Parts: sequence; structure tokens; C-alpha cells
Amino acid sequence: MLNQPTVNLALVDDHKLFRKGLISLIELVSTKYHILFEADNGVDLQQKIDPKKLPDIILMDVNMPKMDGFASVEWLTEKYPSIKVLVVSMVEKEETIVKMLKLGVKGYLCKDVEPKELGEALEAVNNKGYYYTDFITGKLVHSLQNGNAEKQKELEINPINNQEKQFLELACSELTYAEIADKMCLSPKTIDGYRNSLFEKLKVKSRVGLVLFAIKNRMVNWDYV
Amino acid sequence: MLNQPTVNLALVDDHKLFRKGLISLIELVSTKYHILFEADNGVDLQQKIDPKKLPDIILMDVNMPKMDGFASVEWLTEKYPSIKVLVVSMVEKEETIVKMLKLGVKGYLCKDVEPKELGEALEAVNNKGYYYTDFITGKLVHSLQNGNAEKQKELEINPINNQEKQFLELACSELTYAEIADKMCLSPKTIDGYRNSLFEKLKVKSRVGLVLFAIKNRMVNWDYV
DNA sequence: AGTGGCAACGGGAAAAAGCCTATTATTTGT
DNA sequence: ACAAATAATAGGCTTTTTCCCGTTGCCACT
Repeated sequence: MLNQPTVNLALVDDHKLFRKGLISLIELVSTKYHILFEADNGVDLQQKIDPKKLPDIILMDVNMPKMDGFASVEWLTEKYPSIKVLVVSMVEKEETIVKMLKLGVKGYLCKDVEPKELGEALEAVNNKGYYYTDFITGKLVHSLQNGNAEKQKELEINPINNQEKQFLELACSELTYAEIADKMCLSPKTIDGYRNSLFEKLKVKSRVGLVLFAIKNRMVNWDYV
Repeated sequence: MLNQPTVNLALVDDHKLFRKGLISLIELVSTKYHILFEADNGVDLQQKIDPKKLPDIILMDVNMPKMDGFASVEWLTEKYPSIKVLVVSMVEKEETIVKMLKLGVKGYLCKDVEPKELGEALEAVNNKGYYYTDFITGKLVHSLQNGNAEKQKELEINPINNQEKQFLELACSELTYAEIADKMCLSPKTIDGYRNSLFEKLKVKSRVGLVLFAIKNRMVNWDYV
């Protein structure tokens, strides 16, 4: 029997039951994988990661409290670019997938794939360095064709600032703009300005548009979950 | 060694990877559990359930496409009241838990519990018929104290009808009421009426309130996932 | 035939949202 | 120190939303 090298993994997902299940499945797939550590979210990951013993591959969720998948991957590529990230998420939205790919993840799996595919993905990422299925390529191509790139570009040039962010959160409530102005200790006219600039940046036409954007991008933290 | 009786389980969850992981964990906990079948959602459950060989316990997710946990449990208690339902969900919202308990589920687990607790819950539901942790009782008591019961009662007396539902969906967009009226081939004044009656029923004060309600209650089907 | 409920519609008005075009501080770069 | 950029603010105006009250036509019940 060949003595194959161990592949060190880390899991970042806020649901322990899912993590444990995943580990159990990975153990069934092959004995060469070793789970270095698990983390609940990005902050937890930052605390648990050991520079002297880095994982080869990180299985990463997208939606997590405190620090989500996007921020975590951004931090990882900045700090430990050698680590390969494989996203395992329930989100199948094109926007999310494209965003993650742009951040440089090595693969994207949906939580409804067969355990077998998880094994193949790990294998591929480990050997080839990436695992991109037709599913992902399809989403990517579609995204390019339908160019939602403009909104993204607009946001890259003109990112929403903290004030606007705070306003956006308050806009996702039944408060009137006057009341929001009050809460933020600003003139209603300033709020007017925030609204208009956000309309521009987010390419929306109404307050409902703001709310929908905020929710789609998980910028509201009502106990969603 | 005692020959313990087999406990038949069924799993209803839209994420195959989670299901498989769960099965793997259950097998580790005890050999007495046997997985009769898995289903992706309520509709799938209705197709796969066999009246001649019913499961003892069903592990049920809440948010699923086509037919969610609420509808599934409702259908189950109507059709097969003897089956005990144990909810396993990532949702920790009081509203959801209370709603599920009202529907008569035998237990509610969050997806971030230890695998050990899953075993205990299965054990408890199987033997005692229920598994209610302090976490759940706490939510329940809090709900009673803060009486969100009124909105619920209002909705039970005055359920939202199909027209209002359709309007509500359209209201979750950047269309103006005039445009919605157009789409629904009705006078703007009728739309006015729908809005007002929904304001009343849902206890909201603005269009944003409508949107938030619709989203919280998963009444919008933008590719959420 | 009369009564009551109800969904669809209309008039009218106040409040809020949305849209311009400026003006005034406050930073910021050089 | 000075020009440029940016944040906060204002005036004034249109459109949309929100609200209150009244009317009409339809259906069911007795």
C-alpha cells in the first residue's frame, strides 16, 4: 500500500452539525485528509489559524455571522495566498458565485451535491489546484453575457461609505426619512443626498430597491437566521 | 447483546450534502436507526412516503423550495399524525420556532448543535415522544410574554387572499402602485384597498413594511438561493 | 324584496418620497 | 496658504404614497 501524503483541511461554517457531517463524509471518501481545525466564521478562523501549520485547503461557507465568506477569503488571499479555498455553500446565486470567483477561490460547490462530488472536488483542488464544474462555468459565462458587471464596476469606483451604509440599514425599516435623519442627527436634506447617491450607485429607483439590495447583499442583520 | 428494535427515520432537507452528513452522523450515534428514505422538499416527501411503511420520526428542514417545512408538517399531521417530526433547521428565529411548535412538532434543533445532541434528541423523541430544550422553552416563553400572538391571530381570522398575495409580490419590486394596478388589470384605487387591508392585517405602516414581511415570510421567490 | 357583507372603484387631501439646482463648511492635496 | 474635492445643507417642485370617506354592483342569506 502506498503511503500517500496527508492533505490538511480546515472547515469554516457556522453550523456545527453540518461541519461534523462533512467531516464524517470526508473520512469516508479517503483517509488522506486530515482536519486541522474547524471555525464558526471568519473571526474564529483568524483566531484558530496557525501560521506554523497552515491547512492546504479550506472549505468555506458564504453566509456566516460576524465575518462572512467574502471577507474571509479576501483576508486569506491577502495573508495566506497559498491556501486554496473551496467554497461549500447553499447559495446558487450567480452574483455570489461570480464574486467569489473574482476573489480567487479554487472551486465552488453547492450543498446539494453528492458526497462523491465533494471527494472529486477535494481531489481536483489538491492535484490540479482548481475544480470548476460546468455549472460554475455556465454561471460565469451567463454573467459576462448579461453584464451585471456595470453595477459592480460602479460600486468598485464609488464604494458606499459608512454613513451611507448606516442610512441603508435604517432605510430597511418602517422609519420615514425624517425619522432616519433624526436618528443619525443629520438634516433631512443630507439624508436626501445619501438616498440619491445610493440610488445612483446601486442603480435602483426607489426605497424598495434599496431594501431589496440590502437584503440580497446581506447588509441587514435582523435575525435572519 | 440486546436486540433493540429498529427506529425508522426519514430526512427532508434540500441539501443533499447535509443529508448525507446527517446520515453519517446518525450511524455513528447508534445502529438502531434506519433511514427509510430522504426527500428534497415537501412535494418530494409526499411522493416518497409509503403508507405501508411509515417512518417513526421525520427529520425536517424549514426552508425548502416547492413546499417548505411548515406546509410539510401541516400535511403530515393531517395525513399521518402518528409520525413524530423533529425539526433540524438553521433558523433560530422565535417566530419560526413558535410557529413550528404550534404545528405540533416534537422537537426543534438548530444546525449548529453538537452531533451528540442530535443523538439525544432522537433518543428522547423516540422514547418520551418529545425533545424540548431550554433554548426552545425560552423562546416560547419570550414569545408569550411579548405577545406577537396578535398579528398571528389577526392573520388567522383574516387570512390574506390570492389577490392580496399577488399584489404583495409585486409590491416587493420597484414598480409604483399605478404600475402594479396596470399589471393586475385593476384600478389604482383597488390596489389602494389591497394595500390598506394588508397594512391592517400585517400590522405594518409602510410599503417597506410590506416588503420586509414578505421577505421574512419567504413570500418572494427571487432566486434567494 | 330586503338586508348585510364585500370587492371594486372614485374624490380629495395631507404626508412622504423623489428630483433638481445651488450654497456653505470641512477636508485634502500640493 | 490656496485650490480642489467632498460632506452637509437648503429651497422649491413633482410624483408617489398614504389615508379617509363615499358609491356602486354583486352575491348570499332569510
